[in-house]
Amino acid sequence: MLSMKCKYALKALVVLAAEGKKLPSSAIAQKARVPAKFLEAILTDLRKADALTSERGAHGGHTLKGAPEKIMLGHVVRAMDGMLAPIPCASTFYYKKCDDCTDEKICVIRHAMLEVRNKISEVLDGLSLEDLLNMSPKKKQQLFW
Amino acid sequence: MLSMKCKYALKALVVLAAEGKKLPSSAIAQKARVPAKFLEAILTDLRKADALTSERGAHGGHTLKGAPEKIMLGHVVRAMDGMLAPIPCASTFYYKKCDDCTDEKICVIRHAMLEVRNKISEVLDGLSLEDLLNMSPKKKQQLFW
DNA sequence: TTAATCCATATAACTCTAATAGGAATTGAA
DNA sequence: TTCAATTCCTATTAGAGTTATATGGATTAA
Ligand code: FES
Ligand code: FES
Repeated sequence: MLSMKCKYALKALVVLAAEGKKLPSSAIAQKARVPAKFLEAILTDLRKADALTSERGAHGGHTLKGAPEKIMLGHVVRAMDGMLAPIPCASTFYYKKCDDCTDEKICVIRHAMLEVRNKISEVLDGLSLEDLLNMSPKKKQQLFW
Repeated sequence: MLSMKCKYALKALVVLAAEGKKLPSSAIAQKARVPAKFLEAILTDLRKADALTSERGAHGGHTLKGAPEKIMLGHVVRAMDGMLAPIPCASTFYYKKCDDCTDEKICVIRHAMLEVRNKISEVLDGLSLEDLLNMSPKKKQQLFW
């Protein structure tokens, strides 16, 4: 399950990608329709995840770090929610052993969930912010949701 | 994320499929390495999900309902954890509208997550308990994990 | 100096998870 | 009839995670 935090993060990044310029968090919150104070915390996490840069003070704001086609959904989702895999033993970035399984190599549950995690990764690590923008049929009006 | 409950449910069903006969919950708990009392509740849910039948009293127990190749992982996961989709608006069985989106049809987040949900469904609705059994290289010894 | 803005910390309400506990009801067999 | 095995039902619990809100400090440009 994608958390609201992660969904808001994606929306914030799409707004930044669409505008292509520095925006204060209040403007992002308004355009993305996200609770303003919650968004502040999210933007901090996105900065730590290297997805954007922030400038403080008057006329400060947040700018996308790098081109929209370089920022992948998988990276954002991992930074917000952790692993893509349905189960820790099937995760590559957040691997953790299963206490209730004795032999990981033969575990049929793990094998099945590895297939799932690979499919999820194929989609999310293959989609960039630019791809998201191009999904919108109403690009000009900036109505993305 | 797959809950422990769901993982235990899958393990219980794999045990039942492998043994191919009626088993009391205590025996399932032992073979599946699952907390016995927790398993009781899980078995009740699996019965409600039509995955097995239960007989009470002495010599009672639980029996797989239907052939192992007919019971799909997707069905089990949905019964235990709910939707497969990462987000409610992208779910077919557990659909729910997004409060923070005005137009679902153009929502780029939803479009991306629909792709994810379809891939997950392809895997989990395409794998049966029988398939899980066949994934094990040590079929004879019944070591599945 | 002021206003805008990011940043850090604390907190709160709520829900979900992963169980455990105790006992009632059912059944087959001695 | 009694016993033991077993499912079934209800309640409880401790801890974690989610989704925020509140307050105020630090930084910056005009
Ligand atoms: S090793 Fe993770 S489910 Fe078996
Ligand atoms: S409609 Fe669900 S994320 Fe936009």
